[in-house]
Amino acid sequence: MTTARVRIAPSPTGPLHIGTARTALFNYLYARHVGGTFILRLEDTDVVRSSAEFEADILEHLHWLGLEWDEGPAAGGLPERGAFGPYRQMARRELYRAAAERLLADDRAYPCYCIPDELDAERHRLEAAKLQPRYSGRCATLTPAERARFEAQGRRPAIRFRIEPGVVAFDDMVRGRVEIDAAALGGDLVILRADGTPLYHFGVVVDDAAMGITHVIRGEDHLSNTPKHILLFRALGYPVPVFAHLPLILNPDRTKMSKRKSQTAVKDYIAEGFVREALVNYLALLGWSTGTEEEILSLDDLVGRFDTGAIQRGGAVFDRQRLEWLNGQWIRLLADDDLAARLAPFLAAETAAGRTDRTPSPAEIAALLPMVRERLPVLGAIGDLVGFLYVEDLVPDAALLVPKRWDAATARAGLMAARAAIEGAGEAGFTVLALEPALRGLADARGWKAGDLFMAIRVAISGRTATPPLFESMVALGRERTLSRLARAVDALAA
RNA sequence: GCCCCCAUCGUCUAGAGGCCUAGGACGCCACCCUUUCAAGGUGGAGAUCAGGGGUUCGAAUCCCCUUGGGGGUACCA
Repeated sequence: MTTARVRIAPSPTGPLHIGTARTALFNYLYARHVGGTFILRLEDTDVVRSSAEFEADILEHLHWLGLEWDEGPAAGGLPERGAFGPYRQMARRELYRAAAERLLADDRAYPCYCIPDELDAERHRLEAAKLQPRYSGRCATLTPAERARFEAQGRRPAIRFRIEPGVVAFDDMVRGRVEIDAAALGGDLVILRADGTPLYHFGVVVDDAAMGITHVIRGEDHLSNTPKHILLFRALGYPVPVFAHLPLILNPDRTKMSKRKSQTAVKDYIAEGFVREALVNYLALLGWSTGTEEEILSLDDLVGRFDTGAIQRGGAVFDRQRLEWLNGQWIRLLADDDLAARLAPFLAAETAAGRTDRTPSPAEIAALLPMVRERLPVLGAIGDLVGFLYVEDLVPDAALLVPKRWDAATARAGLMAARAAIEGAGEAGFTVLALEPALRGLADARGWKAGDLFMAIRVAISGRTATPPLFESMVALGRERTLSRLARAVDALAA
C-alpha cells in the first residue's frame, strides 16, 4: 500500500473520448499497481459546452471499461464516494473563490477589468507583428482609485495571477527534467472569470491540492502548461505533485487524435462490437509495453505489469486494424455464456433494423457459437454472418447460384439432386455428421467437385458465397427451411 | 512567430555501449490446411535505427547540430 492518489478529470463537453479513456486507464493502472487511490472528478466549469448527457456517457463508459474509481461524484442513483468531495467543480466554486481571495490578499493576483474584445484585439495585434501573444499587464498596477472607476462603470473583474519571472523546472516521470522559462507563459494568467467560475489551470490546481493528488498523469498536451500549475501550487503554499505526461494518441496523419479525423467516441466502438477487454488491452499498449512479447493482457495482467518507466515518449497512431485483431483474439477467449450474452443485443439490433425477421433465442444463440466465434472481428459482424437464418423470404441471386466451373443447368440439376438426397435421408439424416458424406457421395456419383455442389447449396440457403460452415448452417436453418430454400433456388434457375 | 516535447519496418513496439547480419505483433504477399469465409500453421517482403558531426577499441543506444513531426501559446479543457 502507498498513499498515492491519482485522478481522471474529464470535462463533460463530449462523449467519452478514446484519449480520455486511455488517460483514465493509465491512472487506474498506476493506482492499482501501487495500491493507491483512483479518483474521478468532473471538470464542468465550461458551462456552455458541458451537459448532463455527456457526463452520463463518460461515467457509463469508464464503468463499462472496468475502470472503477474509488472516489467520485454521486451519479446514476449512486451516492458520492470519498471524503474529498464534492467531485464536480461547479459544486466547489467556494473553494476557488477562497483560494483566489488568498492570492489577492497576498498580492499574488489582482482584479483585471479588461474585456474580451480588448484582449482579443491586443492578441491579434501581437500575432500580426509576429510577436508572442501575452497579456500586457495593463491591470497589474491599477490604483484603488482606478479600480473603483471601473467598478463604477459596472465592470466586473476577472482575477489574474501574477506570473513571476524565472525558470520553472520539474522532473516528469516519463520525460525526465523539463525546464520552461516563465516568460514563455503568456503573461499574467486569468484564474477566475468575472462570474466566479475558475479557469482550467486554476481549478485543477486547487482541486488537486484539496484532493491530495500525488501524481498527475495526463496527456502531453498539458506539458507546456505545467509550469503555470506549479507556480500556482507554490503561490498557494501547496505541495507540488509528481507529473507524468503521456504521449498523445494520433490520427493517421500524426496530428492529435480528433473527432474530425478519427472515430473518437468510446460509445461508437462499443456500438460496433468491440469488447472492453480488447479496448483496454489495445489502449494500454498504445504508448506503453511490458518489455516482453506478451500482447494479450487482461486488465489485471496490465495492473500487475504496469511500469511508468516504460511509457513511450513519442505519440502513437491509432491503428484500427490492430484493435480489430485484438478484439478477435478476445472474442475467442470469452466463455460461451458470456459471448452469447454479448451477442444478443447485436442480433436484436438486426431485427430492429429490419435486416432480420426475428431474433434468435438464447438457446439458439448458444448453438451458434462454435460456428461464429472465430469469424467475428467485432460483435457487430454477427448479422452478416448468420442473418440469413432469421429471415423469412430469401431470394438468392440466380447468378450467384451458379458456381464458377458450372453452368445454370448443372447448378439446377445439382440443387435438385441435393434436395432429393436431403429429403430422402429424412429427419435422422439431417445432422452435421450425416449430411456431409451424403452430399459428398452425391457429388462423386455425378462427377461433380464437392466444393461446387456445396457452393451452390450455400448460396441457395443463405444467399451469400461466404458463410459459416455449410452443414452447421443447414442444421441451424432447419430441415424444412433448407428444403424449401433449395426448391426455391431450383425455381430461380429455371426462370 | 515564440516556448516545449519527440524521432527504430506502413502501424504499435523490443532494444537502456559489444548478445543487433536490429527481435516481436498488426497489416501485406505466398504456401499449407480447407466445402466458402474465417481461424490456425509455415515462410517472405518490409527499418542503411531521420541526416550529419562527435565521444568510444566499439553507438540504434551517450553528446551536439540539422531536418522532420507534434503539442502549447484563451475570461476552452
